Amino acid sequence: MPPKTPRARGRQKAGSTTVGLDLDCLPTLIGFNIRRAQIALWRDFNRQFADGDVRPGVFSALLLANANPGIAQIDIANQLGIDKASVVSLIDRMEHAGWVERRRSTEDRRRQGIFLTPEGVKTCRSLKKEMIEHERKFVSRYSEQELRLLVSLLRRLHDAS
Amino acid sequence: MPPKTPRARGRQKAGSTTVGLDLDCLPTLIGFNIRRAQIALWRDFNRQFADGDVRPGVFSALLLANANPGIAQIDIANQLGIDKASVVSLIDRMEHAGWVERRRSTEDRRRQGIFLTPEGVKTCRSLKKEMIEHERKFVSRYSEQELRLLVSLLRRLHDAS
DNA sequence: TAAATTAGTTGATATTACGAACTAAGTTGC
DNA sequence: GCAACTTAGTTCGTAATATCAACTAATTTA
Repeated sequence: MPPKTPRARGRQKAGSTTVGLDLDCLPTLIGFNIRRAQIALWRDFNRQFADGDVRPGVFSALLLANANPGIAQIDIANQLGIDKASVVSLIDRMEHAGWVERRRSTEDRRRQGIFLTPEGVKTCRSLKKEMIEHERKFVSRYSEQELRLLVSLLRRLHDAS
Repeated sequence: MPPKTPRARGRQKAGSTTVGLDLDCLPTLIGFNIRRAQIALWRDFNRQFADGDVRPGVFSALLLANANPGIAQIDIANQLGIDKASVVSLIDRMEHAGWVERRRSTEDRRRQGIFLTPEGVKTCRSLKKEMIEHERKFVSRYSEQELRLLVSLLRRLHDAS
C-alpha cells in the first residue's frame, strides 16, 4: 500500500516513519506554533506571488504608504514592528520598482515622506486583491467568530511588545 | 510634555507621529498578525538566549531528538515543517556543539539517526526550563482557557499545510 | 535486475532581522 | 544663542532561516 498522504509538509513528500513521534511539549508552545504557522503562510505567499516583485515584507509597507501618503519610514518601522534599518531596503526596492517616491519633508527635513506613484497605486490595489485570495486559503478554516478571536489573541501577543 | 510611551516597538524609541495612522486592512490580516507575533517572539528569544549557542531553530530539533532517540532528519524536517536541507545545518551545529551524534541506522542505512550526547541531554533540560521562562512573558497575558484556544487555532493554521 | 523513490548532503540564493556607527536636522536647557 | 541631546535616515556587516537544484547512496517497486 502506497503512503496515502499527498500533502507536502516541508517540501518533500510525507515520510513513512512520520507517525508515532513524541513531540514533547512542542505542541503546547506558543513559539513553536507561531513559527509553523508563519512558515506555512510564508511558503504559500511566495508561491502565489512568485512571478511578481512583491515579497511579504514589501506588501505591508506599500499598504501603509498607500493609506498614509507621506508617511515617514520610522512610522512604517514602528507599525511593522521592525528596525528602521530594515525599512530602508524595503523602500529601496519599492522605489526601484517604481511604486513609491521618497520626498524630503519640508516641515521636518529629517523625514523622507513616502508617496505612491500612480503605478504604485495600481499595484497596491491588485496586490490587495491577491492578498485576500491568499488569506482565504487559510482563513476559510475558521468561522467568522473564530477568526475574530484568533486575530484579537494574536494582536495581544505583539501589542505591548 | 514628553511623549509618554517608553515601550520600544522596533528597537528605537516610540516615534512621535506614530498615532493616527491608517492601517487599512492590515490589522485584520492573519499574515500580518502572525508576522508581528513571530517577530516579537523571535526578538525576545534572541535576547534571552543571546549568550548561548542556541538559536530558535535549534531548540525544537534538540527537543525532538531528545524525545525520539535515533530520529531521522527527514522526520525532524516534517515535524518542523521545513525543508530537509535546512535540517542538515541545524544538526551540523548541534553536532559541532557536542549535543548530538549522527549514527547511521543499521536497518535503513540511508538514515542518520540523531542521538543526544550526555552533554546534549543536560543542555536540553536546561533549555527547556529557559524556554518556559521565555514563553511565560507572553503566555501570562492569557487565561488558561484563552491559551488553549490560541494554540488550537494556530495548530489548525499549519496542520494540513 | 532495471527503474523509481527516499535520506542525506552540498552549494547557491533570497529574505528578513539586528546592531553599530555615521550624517544631518531638530529640540532642549541653560 | 549655543552646546548637548535626540531623532530620521542611511550604510555596512552579520546572522538565521528557508528554498531549490543537483548529486550520492541505499532501498523499494515493478
